[in-house]
Amino acid sequence: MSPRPSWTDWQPLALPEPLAAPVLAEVLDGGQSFRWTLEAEGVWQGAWDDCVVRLKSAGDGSLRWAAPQTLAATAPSKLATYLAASVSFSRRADELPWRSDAHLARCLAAFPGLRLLRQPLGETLLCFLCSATKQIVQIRQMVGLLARRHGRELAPGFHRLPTWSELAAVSEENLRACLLGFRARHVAQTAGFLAGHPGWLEGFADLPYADAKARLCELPGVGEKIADCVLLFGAGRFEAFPVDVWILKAMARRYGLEGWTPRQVAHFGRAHFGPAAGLAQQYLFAWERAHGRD
DNA sequence: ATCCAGGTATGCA
DNA sequence: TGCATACCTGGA
Repeated sequence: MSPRPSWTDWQPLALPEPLAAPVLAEVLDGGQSFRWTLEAEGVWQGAWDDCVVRLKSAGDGSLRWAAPQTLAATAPSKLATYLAASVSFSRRADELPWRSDAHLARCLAAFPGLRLLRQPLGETLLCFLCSATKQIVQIRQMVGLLARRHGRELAPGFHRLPTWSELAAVSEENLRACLLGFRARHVAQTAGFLAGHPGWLEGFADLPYADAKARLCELPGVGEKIADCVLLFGAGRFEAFPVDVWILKAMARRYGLEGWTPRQVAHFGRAHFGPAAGLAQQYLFAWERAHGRD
């Protein structure tokens, strides 16, 4: 098969709080990203931006990373950004209303140190455009094909996701060949729009949440849920509260919101959980993934 | 075989 | 504003 890169030794990675192996798994493979695979027991391998790394949690909750030798130089700073290493998520979690919300309290206790990733905005947009009415396994397959067929090779056998300017050069037919189905049209149209509006994706930093979200919703195939995912996982906007069918069911069940629309639930979530509502959403999601049938 | 999947856009009351 | 329906397609 493809030649294997030569990997660095394991290096320490500093985070503000420990991250035990099961919680690391939830962070990397719990629906925020679709680009991580379990390489060996407790060893995750993933790619984003121009990075390829392996990650594992040591017994004490400290993290170790390794990278292909050729990519090792930039890995520490890229990892720090990706894992939002400057953010203390335990502190943000403590700001949530767990003292008066028993369900939230048990979610926090079940996944100590749960983090929100800070992924590249463009990649996040692409991945969540592919996510509409698909299961995680299938989304991983789609973006894996997009990377392999249309993304630059970073190291032997490892490809990055195509940039939007690269995607603009890919036909809708070839996107469909990556199993995107009707999402191929959304990706093609968004690529065309972005090609005609240079810098459009970079103009979000200073916009208020509602404006940034409205702006994202101008893109073909982007509605409220996808916009919230892009803002939360790709822009560090923790007030975003994505409501998918699972969160809709979870909120109905745990908070008595039967019959509420996604938009109503999103509004409730932002009001009830506050400025870190998106972190609460991730905890609720993790809980349902683990205890959904209870 | 038939139905559904981590949504969105569109067309009608 | 609110609700139903189409949109692709692999897998249960």
